[in-house]
Formats: sequence, structure tokens, C-alpha cells
Amino acid sequence: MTTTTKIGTELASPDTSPAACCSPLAKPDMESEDAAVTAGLFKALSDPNRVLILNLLVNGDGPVCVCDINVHVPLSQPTVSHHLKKLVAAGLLTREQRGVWAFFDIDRQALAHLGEVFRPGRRS
Amino acid sequence: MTTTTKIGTELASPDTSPAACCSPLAKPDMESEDAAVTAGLFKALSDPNRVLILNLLVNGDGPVCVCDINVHVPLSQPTVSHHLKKLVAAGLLTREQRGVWAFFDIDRQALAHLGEVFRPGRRS
DNA sequence: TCCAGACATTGACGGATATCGATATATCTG
DNA sequence: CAGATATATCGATATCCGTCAATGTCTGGA
Repeated sequence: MTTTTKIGTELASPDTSPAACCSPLAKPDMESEDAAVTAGLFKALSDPNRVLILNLLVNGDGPVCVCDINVHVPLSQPTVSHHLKKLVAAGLLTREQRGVWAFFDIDRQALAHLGEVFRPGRRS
Repeated sequence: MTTTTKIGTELASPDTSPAACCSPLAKPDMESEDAAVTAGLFKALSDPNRVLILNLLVNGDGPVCVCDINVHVPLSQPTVSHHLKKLVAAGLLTREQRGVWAFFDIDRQALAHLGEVFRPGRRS
């Protein structure tokens, strides 16, 4: 989609558009693909109830069963299940079946990765 | 532009079954309101193109003008403007007008805050 | 084998969001 | 003031997402 915004960034024509606004901008060190992956991670955390669930698990020190989560989150059981599934799909939680109950735990490595995504000069 | 997902609606059904599965779960240290704010931050980063823009600015060492961003992001000019507005609203970017051009820069403090949201036992 | 409980899946609905083209606003220049 | 350029806003649209009620699936116990 070559937008009609013709900006003389690359054209070094001496007399054309001044475009003196632009300083030499560092080349992006992130591909579109990486951006999509990273955005997916953040999207998993873009819901208040999922943030609540994650906070619940961060402060625990081990797997927590769904019934406990249901108590603390003001949502219907199917909706909680939906959110848990998303968090697992994003790699932020792990699921473990114990008899009738499902236990979820935090993937602390994935969580730690979050804080490093936007370190300058970092290759994700 | 209220909260995208209402968090404090009516409780669906008190799922307070005895359920001998549950170990004593640590009480949540995050209120619904905090969760909404945090989720808002992450939501601003839940779009691949916004991640791309932020990455672009992280690796620069100062304000960058829109025309530079337009070159690096495969979107129309209005759409880029839309994304920049969202990032500013989230507090992740600052905007500065320099004559005809608009320059955006990263709020590194807000960015650093991201990595600390889910530290165990951390209050916001 | 049948039942009850725990959790997941389905289907539908309403609201949010990304995207674009067209247009408006603002700023410099002549 | 008129024209050119940079950016924002508007209006429309297609898609995505959170939510729930209903239902399905699996496990353990009687």
C-alpha cells in the first residue's frame, strides 16, 4: 500500500523537499513477525480479568485450582475457563489435571520476558 | 471509551463449593481498578503495529517525527495517527509539536513500569 | 453402571477496534 | 492572502473480543 505520502527521506535530491524534520533514524531491529508475537503476548494481558487472574497466581507459590480462581473473579465459570485458555495459549500459564480438578500455574520465565521486550538494543 | 470489559458486573453464580481441592490461596493484592489500569497499559501494546512503533522509538535516542514513522509502518497515514494517539493516551509516548511536524518520544518510565507489574508481592 | 461434580466447548449477541478514504485543521512560505 | 505540506479527525465498515446460557466431556464414587 504505497501511501501517497511521498517523503523525501531517501531521495537525496539537493533541491527537493527540505524535510528537515527527520534525523537519521535508527533502523528497526524488529520484524513484523516479531511484532506480531510480542503483541500477542500483550494482548493476553489486555483484559482486566486476566490481569486479575495472573496477579492471583503470581502471589501464590504453586498451582492453583480453578475453583479458587472462580471465587476471586466476578465472572461466570465458562468465561473464566475462556480466559484461562487464552493465558495458557499465550504461554503465560501452565495447566495440570489432578483428578477432577484443573490446576494452573504461572510460567515465571515468560513473565520475566515481558519486562525485557522493550529494552533498548535488545533482540527480544 | 469505558472499560472494554466490565469487571465488576453482577456475579454470575456463587461458585463457593466446599471443594477440598483448594489449598489456602493468598489473598489478591490487586483491586479491580488496578487491574483495569494495568490492562489498559497492555492493551495499548496489543497491536503489532503499535509494538513496531514503540520498538522504533526505543532504539532511537530522542523524539522522532511522524513522517519517519510512516515510512517504517505499512499503514495509511490516518491509521498511524490513530495508533500514535492511543500510545500517547496510554502514557507510553509523549507528543511535541515542532512547527509543522509532530515529534513523538518514549516515556521510558512508563515502559519500565511494565516489567514490574507482575513482580511477586509488588504493589503496582 | 449410573450419577454427580468440575471444567471445557458451543453458539449467539453486543460492543470495541483497526483500517481506510475523504476531509478538516494547522503551519510555513511566498 | 493563497498555496503547499503535515497531521488529525470523521464516517463507514469489517472483524475481533468478552460474556453468558446451554450443553458436552471427563473423572471419581456409590
